[in-house]
Amino acid sequence: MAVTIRDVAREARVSVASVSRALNGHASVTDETRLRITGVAARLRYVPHSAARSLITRRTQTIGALLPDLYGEFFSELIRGVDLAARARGLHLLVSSSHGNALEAAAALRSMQGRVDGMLILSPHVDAAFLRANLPEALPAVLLNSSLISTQYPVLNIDNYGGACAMTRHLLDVGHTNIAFIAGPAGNFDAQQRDQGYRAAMAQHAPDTRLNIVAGDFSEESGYRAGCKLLALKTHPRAVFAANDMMAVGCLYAFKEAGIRVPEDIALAGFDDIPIARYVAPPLTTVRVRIVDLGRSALERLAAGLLKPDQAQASVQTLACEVVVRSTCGADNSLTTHKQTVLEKISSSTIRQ
Amino acid sequence: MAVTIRDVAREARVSVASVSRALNGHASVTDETRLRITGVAARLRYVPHSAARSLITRRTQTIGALLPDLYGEFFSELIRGVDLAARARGLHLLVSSSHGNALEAAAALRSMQGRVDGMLILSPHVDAAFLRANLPEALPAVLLNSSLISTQYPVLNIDNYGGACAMTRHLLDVGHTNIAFIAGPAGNFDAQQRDQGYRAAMAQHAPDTRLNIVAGDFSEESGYRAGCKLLALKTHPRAVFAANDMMAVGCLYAFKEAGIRVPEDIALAGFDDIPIARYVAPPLTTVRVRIVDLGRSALERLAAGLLKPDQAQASVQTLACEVVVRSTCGADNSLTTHKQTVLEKISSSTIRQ
DNA sequence: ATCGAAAATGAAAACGTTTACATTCCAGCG
DNA sequence: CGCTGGAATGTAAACGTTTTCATTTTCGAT
Repeated sequence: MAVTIRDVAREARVSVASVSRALNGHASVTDETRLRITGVAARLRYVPHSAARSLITRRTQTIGALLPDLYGEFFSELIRGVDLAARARGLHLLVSSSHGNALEAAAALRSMQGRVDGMLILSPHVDAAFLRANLPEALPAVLLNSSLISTQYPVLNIDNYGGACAMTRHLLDVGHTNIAFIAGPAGNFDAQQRDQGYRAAMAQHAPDTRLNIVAGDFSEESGYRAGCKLLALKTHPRAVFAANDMMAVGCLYAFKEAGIRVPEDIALAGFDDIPIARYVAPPLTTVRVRIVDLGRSALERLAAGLLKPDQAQASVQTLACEVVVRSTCGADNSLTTHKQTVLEKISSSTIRQ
Repeated sequence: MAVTIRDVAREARVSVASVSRALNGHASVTDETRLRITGVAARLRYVPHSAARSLITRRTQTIGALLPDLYGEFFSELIRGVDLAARARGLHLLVSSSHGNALEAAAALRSMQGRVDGMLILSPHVDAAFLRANLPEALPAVLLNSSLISTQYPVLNIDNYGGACAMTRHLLDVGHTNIAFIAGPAGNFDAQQRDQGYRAAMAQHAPDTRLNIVAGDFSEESGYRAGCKLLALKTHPRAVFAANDMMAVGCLYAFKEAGIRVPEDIALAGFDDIPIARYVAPPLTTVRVRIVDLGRSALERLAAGLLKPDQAQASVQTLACEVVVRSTCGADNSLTTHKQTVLEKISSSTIRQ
């Protein structure tokens, strides 16, 4: 039914080999025959059968993305960055998400085997053993936001530590010393690094202040509870730094409900710069993560490894963040809601092993 | 290098045919040999080469999604719904987005040919001629949010008309008669339907009121401008219904800037129920669209067509919306920010040709 | 004209499956 | 004991490419 390379060859009165060569831009095909062949191919609407091609070339021109979920702005932006870069390179993108547990993730990873030339992996279930068990030795992969220091795979992380440091320092600079921190989920790598950034900045710039850390799990609900808890203390902190924006938002609502003014009574800051951060009232000061760039870089990295599999270096690369000052931190007192200033920009710090 | 079916066959001392049969669960394989084969396959970590399989079965177990973009909550939720349903059916998902123009969309569509068993298409560039030119006759496809009444492809739409009717009526019910409408981009199908819904509801329930429609393009910026324009009139409307949430948000900021209180001075409503709608102050009354369900349904529909290509009926199906009453419409005067009531629920209206 | 090298083209193998068809095996029956 | 028929298994073709190697053609130099 479908038109194959033989049909084109017959119609153009050449062999299939010539058709293949002409269409793949190989040398040593006369301009005349090449033109004749491309003409026939176009007329017949010939499209090479990708499975047949993959079978022999061992290439699929497809990369797979393994994500824990697609929910929320973070993943959608990430995929968008990956898609952008993939399109630019003529690569297809096979996505697989929604893995509640390690078993599902493993199954997803295995089912992609043979369908992709490389993998982009962002999953809390991934560790060295997991990869050994489920990822074929030869399949190139790039790990995102992973605590894994792999000797085999490149790792791309967000500079959570630097961002948290910078934000903490910013809050200190504005004049708040008593800064509380709402932590993220215990096992989460990003959360841990942000926590450490906060501690480090405090230790360095306000060594005498007692740390004030309350638990959270990145959800708005947990931020709300943390806010209530902080208000119940005999003396409120002067500022609150939440490990992500959703918790900051929850916290903001807790303060609003209690009649506490932000930033006059308590300053507030988040992390991520999700779109919502701009729209809450007052607009939220936060740390911006260039998620699209993260996705794009990850794909570029993977594509580079695809071309030269031998010299794929297993380095850890960290993407810079920047502090975005809006209203909730008390640094910008004009409450013109739409204004937004990028105050500090941490230069890209790249760590190589 | 990689382990093939021959390796398994040799190791299990059977023919490749038996291995194929055993692994694909065909009948007429002794339990004994089957066990031996699966054992060897597991031990050797045999994974069938999908390209080779696709070559002969003419199936890829993959469906393609063609989207204009991945930006914003709408597409991420849509993909999420599609991914969920695809996973449940053991199908892979190949995404392609970011097509600025019809040419790019066409190229993307063609490049997916042979890689997918079916297509999910949501694109402003798609019309009957486009599909004829770029989609192989035999490839099943489902169209989303399309004005196209196709005799060949199923179409899945959001009930924009019904949702806009319901919201307009709700605003009238609350007591506002002078309702302005901020329209979406001229060529946009969704925007047109919402416009028509507004007009129809006004014509039916407030026939004497003069319509007040200002232009917009779905962007926040255009909503802001529209808000300013409405305030410049000698008499403000009593309520404003924006064709999407982002414009409603822009409008809200215009009102805030002018010192106009919402909902006391002017009521406001949007369409889509994007997450931001809950977080602006005051929280935005809007029309909720179950985007995940849209994605899921589209995939289910496509999968059904895949199984029985003969009886794939080309019907137009419409997904229900619901009015979500928050604070900006003046119906719920308690400004407890987190409360949210689903007031009206339009029953699912399914139109079949 | 003839030769030789280089360029263009063709023939056929190979990729790893599935499956139609052929073969073998074995139980049950006359 | 020989036959029959169904179940189990094997053989080999087919899927549509790319690519190696062989063959033909071209064309300049002798």
